[in-house]
Amino acid sequence: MLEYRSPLTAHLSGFGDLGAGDKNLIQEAVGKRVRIAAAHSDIVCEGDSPRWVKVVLEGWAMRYKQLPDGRRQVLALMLPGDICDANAFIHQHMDHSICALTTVRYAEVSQADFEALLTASPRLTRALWWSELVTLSIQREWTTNIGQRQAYERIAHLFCEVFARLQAIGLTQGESCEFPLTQTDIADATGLTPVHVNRMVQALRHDGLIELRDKRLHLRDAAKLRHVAMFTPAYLHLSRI
Amino acid sequence: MLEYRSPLTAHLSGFGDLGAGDKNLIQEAVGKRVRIAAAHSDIVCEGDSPRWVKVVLEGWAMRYKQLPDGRRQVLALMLPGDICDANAFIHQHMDHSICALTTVRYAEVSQADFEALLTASPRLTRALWWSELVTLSIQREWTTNIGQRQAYERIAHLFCEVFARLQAIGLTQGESCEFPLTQTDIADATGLTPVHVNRMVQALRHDGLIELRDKRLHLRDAAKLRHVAMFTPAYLHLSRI
DNA sequence: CGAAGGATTGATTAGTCTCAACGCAAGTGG
DNA sequence: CCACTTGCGTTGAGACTAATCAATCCTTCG
Repeated sequence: MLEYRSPLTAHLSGFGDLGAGDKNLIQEAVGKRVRIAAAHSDIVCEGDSPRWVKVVLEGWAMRYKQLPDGRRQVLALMLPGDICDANAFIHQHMDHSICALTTVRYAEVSQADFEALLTASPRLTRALWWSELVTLSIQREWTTNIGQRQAYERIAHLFCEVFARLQAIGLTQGESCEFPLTQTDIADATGLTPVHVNRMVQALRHDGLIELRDKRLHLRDAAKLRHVAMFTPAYLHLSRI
Repeated sequence: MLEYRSPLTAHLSGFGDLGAGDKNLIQEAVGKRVRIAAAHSDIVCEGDSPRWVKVVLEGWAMRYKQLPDGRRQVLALMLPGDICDANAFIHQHMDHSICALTTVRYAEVSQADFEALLTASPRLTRALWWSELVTLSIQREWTTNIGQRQAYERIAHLFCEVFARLQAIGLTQGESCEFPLTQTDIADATGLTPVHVNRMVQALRHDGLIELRDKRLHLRDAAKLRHVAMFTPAYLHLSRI
């Protein structure tokens, strides 16, 4: 019989194998306080002073930031296992918001429990640091994506990254995966307008690289897609040495 | 007589006051192994597996990433006190490079010494996490800057941020500060072309917002500059409780 | 049936890029 | 010491990417 792995365990195992004791600690910390957020509702708002570290257990969420004039930037996608600001309580106030894209089931971990995790074992400490550094590395790649790639490449890159991350936690089916973002969401994540995203997505479809409909993404030609996106997954640090 | 504060102490004090013991530990860790990098030389290269955590003591450096076709994105500026990947040794390989902008004096801290710092005192642990989270927060703001702001605003924002960060560590003189980036560097940091950066910098000058020459930046009208940049320094988390 | 959210299309404009050249200052070698 | 180079900033003209504005269509849902 297969052992149940919580999404957080699966996620942290990206760093390396954890001991049974560590896994139990994780299960426990993550099981105490579970909440549900409806799709399109904010989980954390800019200005909040969160007293809990949040861990996505199921569903998709996104970080976003808004400029005074209303422009919105989607900063990151949060998939099952992702930790929402390892140390939310170190910063007084959130400088951005987090919003559910689908119905999201997430755990709230108290400061005490989180610090217990942090110091439980050297292996777990490093796994949590690893997770934080991966978040940072992904953020750097997003900066590069928006700064350097053309619209067509940029959207292709987003698709490659999402697929790779979902694959790492076992949430892909063959060459396809869930993809709940609207074209407007993609636009805000890539720094483009919805209209232009629409045209580029159509181009990607027409070129036989992807299918995208009904919130589902198919990679029709993954190799070519990765090539046009100049996607090299090293920055996801998924290798488990 | 004034106590000497290393740039790292100054930086970490952004989180809150540290105890004398903590400060001594920092001084010691940072004093063991000091190196110099010439301007325009790489300090760490993509693909390296660094065995030391590096701390900038003096001078400016930048992180950058290159796409296969040669396009370059500057990801971050590193100023005195900045820690270069708190846990470089957790990731096997660097997915980007770090390059000196000016002559840089930096410390190399061994894994053992760094972990000793990390566990020395709760206050220091939190200060180092704080530093890492600030890095992440700045990276998010850069994503937003490139994704949402127009060229003119984007460059203005870069100027505001640099000035604010330098001010926090006492490296501004009145309304002016050092600014060793070339217009090409600014271009790679903002996702623009050097030619367009040139025109926008001229516009900023013409509008009486800044002066920029001989590697020196003057804010002529800081309030207006911050306004057009939509600069809100919250994301730098400089407030000391 | 009407309303609402999302995707799509077309026409036009604006912002930024590309290419190409030139100016200037500092550094270098004969 | 001068000719040459090199790096950086500046300027102009034209091309092109992506934004804007404005409809239309489709599906879902109350």
